Amino acid sequence: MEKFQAPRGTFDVYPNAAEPWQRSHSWVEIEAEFRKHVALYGYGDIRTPIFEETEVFTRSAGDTSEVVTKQMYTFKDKGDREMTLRPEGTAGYVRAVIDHNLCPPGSTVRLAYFTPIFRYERPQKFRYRQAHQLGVELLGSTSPAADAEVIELTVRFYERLGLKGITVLLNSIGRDECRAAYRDVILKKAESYLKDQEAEDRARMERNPLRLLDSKDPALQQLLSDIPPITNYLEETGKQQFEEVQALLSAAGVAFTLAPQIVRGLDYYTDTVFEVQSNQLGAQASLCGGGRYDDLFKRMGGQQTPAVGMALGVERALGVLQEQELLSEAPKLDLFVVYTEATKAAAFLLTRAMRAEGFACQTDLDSRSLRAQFRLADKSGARLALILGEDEAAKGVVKLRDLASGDEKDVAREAVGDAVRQSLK
RNA sequence: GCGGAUAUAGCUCAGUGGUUAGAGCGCCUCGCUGUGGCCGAGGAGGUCGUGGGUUCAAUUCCCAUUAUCCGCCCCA
Repeated sequence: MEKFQAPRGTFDVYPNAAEPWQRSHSWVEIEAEFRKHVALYGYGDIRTPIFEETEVFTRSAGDTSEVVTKQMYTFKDKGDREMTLRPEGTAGYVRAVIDHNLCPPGSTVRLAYFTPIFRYERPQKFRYRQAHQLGVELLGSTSPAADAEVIELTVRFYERLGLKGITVLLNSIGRDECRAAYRDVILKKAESYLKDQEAEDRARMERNPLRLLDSKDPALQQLLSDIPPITNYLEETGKQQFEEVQALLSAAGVAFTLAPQIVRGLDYYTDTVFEVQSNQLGAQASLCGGGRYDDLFKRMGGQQTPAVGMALGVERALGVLQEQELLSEAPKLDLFVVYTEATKAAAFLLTRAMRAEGFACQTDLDSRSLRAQFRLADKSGARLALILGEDEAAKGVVKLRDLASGDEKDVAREAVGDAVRQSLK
C-alpha cells in the first residue's frame, strides 16, 4: 500500500525531528517567547477563522500583488461560497476589527497573533505552502511613535531570541498623490525594459511600478540606478513623519538602513514600510515585513482607521536560529521512577505523587527489566531516578539516585518530595 | 510558472546489469538473575520513491510521474 506523506510544501512538527527547527519544543518555545514579549507592550491575542470570503483578501491585498493573483488556496464551499485560506493575517484581523467595532475613533488597539498562512507556490527551503507568521497590529494612531513601537518590538523580539546578524531596512512609500507622481518617473525610466516583457508581466508591472524597484534583474537595476528615492517625492507631512520615525528609532537605539527599494508585496501599505533581512537563508533573506496601512480599513468598508503592523516568518526565524546553533534542547524530565514487578502499583502511585508536587516525572509502562528501565531513565535526560523495589518497599523508603554522579541514598516515603527538591537545586 | 540536481534502513550516506544490498548513528536483546552512560556479542528493520519500457536478468540503463533540495520569480 502506498504510504501517505505531508502534502507538497508542508512539513510535520514533532519531537526529535531530524531538523532541529522542526522539533515541537522549538515551536512551543518561540510562541511562548512571543506571547511573553508582546505582553510587555500590552498586546492582546486575536484569533480569527483560518478561511475568509475570498474578497476579504482580494480587496485588501490588492489585485496587483502576486500573492492574491496567483497564490491563494481558494475553494467553493458546499453553499457555493468563494472561500480562501488566509494567505496573510492582516486582512482577516481588519475584517474582525470592523465587524466588532473594536477600534472606535479616538481609541488605540494592540493585537498580536500567531497563525498558519497558505500560499500556493513552488516550495523551497523556508518557503512553504503552509507557513506560519506571528505578528502584531497597532490600530488607531497616526503617530510616528506607533511605527517606531512596532519596529522596535520586532527588533527586540529577535534580540530576545538571541538571533544575530539581522538588518532592518526602512522606507516610506508615501500616499496616493506622491506615489502617482513617482510612478510616472519609474515608468519613463523603465520604458525600454517594459517593452520587452511578456504582456501579462508588463501589465502587472505597469499597475504597480514600485515593484520594479526591488527587481533583481541587472538590466532593470541599471536603468533605475540613478532614479531619486521615493522619499524625495513625499509631501511635507509625510516627510516629517518619516523623519520622526527615524529619530525615534535612533533614540531607542534601533539600528536601521534606509532602503528605497523596499516597497512590499501587498498593496495596502502607505508611508512607512520595513523589512528585516538576514543573509543566512540563501534566497529566503526576508525574515519579517511590515508597515503602515492607513487606508485599508476604509477599503474594507470600515471607518478611516490608521494602523501599522508587522508579520514575522516563524520558519525563517527558527531557520536562522538553527544556523546560529541557538535552538535549545527539548525540556528534560526531573525524575524517572524505577520499579520491580511486585512494586509496580506503588511506583505508579509514587509517580503520580511526584507530578502532584510539580516534578516532571515518568515511569516505564511495560515492566521492563531494571536495566532497560535505567536506560529509559538515561535517555529521558532525567536528573534523578527514584527506585522503588521490593527492598525499598519493605523498608518504607525510596532510593534516590543522582543519574549524573551515581550517588544513591534512601529517603523515607514521606520525605521524598523535599529530598527531590533539594537534589534538583 | 521556468531552469538544474537528487531519491537506497528511523537518520546520514556507500554500492552494483547477475544468488542472501551494505556502513555509521539510532532501536531491541544479552554479557550484568536490582542499576543507565563506556565496552563487547547478537538481533530487528529495505517491494533500493512510484509506474512503465529495454534486457535471459533492472536497485543499477531509458521514459514518465511524485517528492525533496538549489536558482529564477514571489515573499515570511
